[in-house]
Amino acid sequence: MLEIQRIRTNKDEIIEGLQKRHFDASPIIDEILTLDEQWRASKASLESIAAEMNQISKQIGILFKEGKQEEANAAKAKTGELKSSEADLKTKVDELDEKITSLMYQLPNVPNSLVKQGRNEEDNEIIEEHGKEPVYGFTPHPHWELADKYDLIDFELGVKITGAGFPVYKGKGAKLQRALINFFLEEAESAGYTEHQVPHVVNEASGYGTGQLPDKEGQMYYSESDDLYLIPTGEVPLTNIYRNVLLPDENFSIKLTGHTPCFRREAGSYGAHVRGLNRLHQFDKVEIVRIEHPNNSEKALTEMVNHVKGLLEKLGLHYRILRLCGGDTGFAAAMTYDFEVYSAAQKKWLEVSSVSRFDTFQTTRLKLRFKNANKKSQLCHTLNGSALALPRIVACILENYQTEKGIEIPEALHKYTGFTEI
RNA sequence: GGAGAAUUGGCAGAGUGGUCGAAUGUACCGGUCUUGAAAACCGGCGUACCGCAAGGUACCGGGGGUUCGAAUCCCUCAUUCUCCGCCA
Repeated sequence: MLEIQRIRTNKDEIIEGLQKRHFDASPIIDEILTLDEQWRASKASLESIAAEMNQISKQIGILFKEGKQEEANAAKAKTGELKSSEADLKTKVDELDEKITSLMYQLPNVPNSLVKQGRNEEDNEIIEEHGKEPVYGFTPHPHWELADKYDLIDFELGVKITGAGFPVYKGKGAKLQRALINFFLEEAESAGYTEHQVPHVVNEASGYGTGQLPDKEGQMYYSESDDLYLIPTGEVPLTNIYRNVLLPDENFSIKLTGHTPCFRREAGSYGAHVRGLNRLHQFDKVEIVRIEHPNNSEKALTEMVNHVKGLLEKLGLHYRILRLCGGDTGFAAAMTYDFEVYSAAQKKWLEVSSVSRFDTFQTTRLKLRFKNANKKSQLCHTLNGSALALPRIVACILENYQTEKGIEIPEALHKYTGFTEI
């Protein structure tokens, strides 16, 4: 959520920034400002009436204490009118509040100055490309064929137990995945991130805190009888650890990591592009999250990008980095770098990580602040990224490391898998 | 799941209808004293919103209600503790 203060003072900058998303903010912002003005006026009168009521009540108290019953009762009689206009104003203020908030929820984050204007993924900028496309002396198989051939993943079983999009990993397939999780967690740990094991189900307040609600309500699995949501990413519980927190000073740099399953309804996406591991309802991910001083978030983003690069290099995968254009950048993010790995077998790029800075967009909702040098509360910045999402990495390893006889395991994983080939 | 008790400022803890944003202790910050420290003493010490300011308003687990007036009474939800039940 943007800060109302910022909307009041930097309206034009926000409208201009949001044009990079092809989002026309001016009608919403104008409405917010009109309502905000009414809100302030109503609030001022409400408070002056409240002040008057408080005065009278205090007087009545004194009169009763002095035994002046009649005067007290007379004073009581006077309050009726004040009370009803207080109630009316209160209703009005609450209504305005609600309207303003719901409009504020509709405004996405303002893109960073580096972000280019654009509508969709076609306008994303390719920033870097590393590694080489693997060369095969044969026609490479897509991972779902390999998974079947070597008995690594059973999609049918998942359908039987749950439904489409919930695969069962078996034998070396399961072990490969577990090895990757350990590899990612240990890499994160050596980069200074503290490992956390967090709930996989969150309450409504947490969903609002990181911005999944109300924007992506339909994307999350929801248990109505408990009013709880299955997490769509570890970002939600990890970041919400710091909801309603006031850090005591400005010397902080909080780095969290955790492995969680992620649950996504992915309503409406079917067909060939969701084949195999490409898009699932449940998948595992190691997430990295940072809470930073605003002056440090640019540096933090670079560090996170370098961390993810390091992982992909160690796995020896051919990858590229995109800076998303305005239209493709997520609702809450100010800037996002996507990492894609090339699948030669499928002849397409698969997104395996997304690293974003949110500036104060999440922390306004989270109420996550620190005391700055002037002893004033100031909003922190948050960032997060996948490091890494498992299934597509598994898919790419299977595809890119396939030989005619089997699948080689990247060397970095040997100590975690306990085997060197499948 | 059932019964009971509780939830107050960083922590501890008083307050059961009126001048309570809240005693007191402790922690913390500043000062006096001291060669330095401790002790003692003095002062300060929550958050948010509106306002140029003076100031005002709100907040005693969350939400709602009663009342001229609520930390205090009522309803409801959450959490914690104790006992019972169930259980990996």
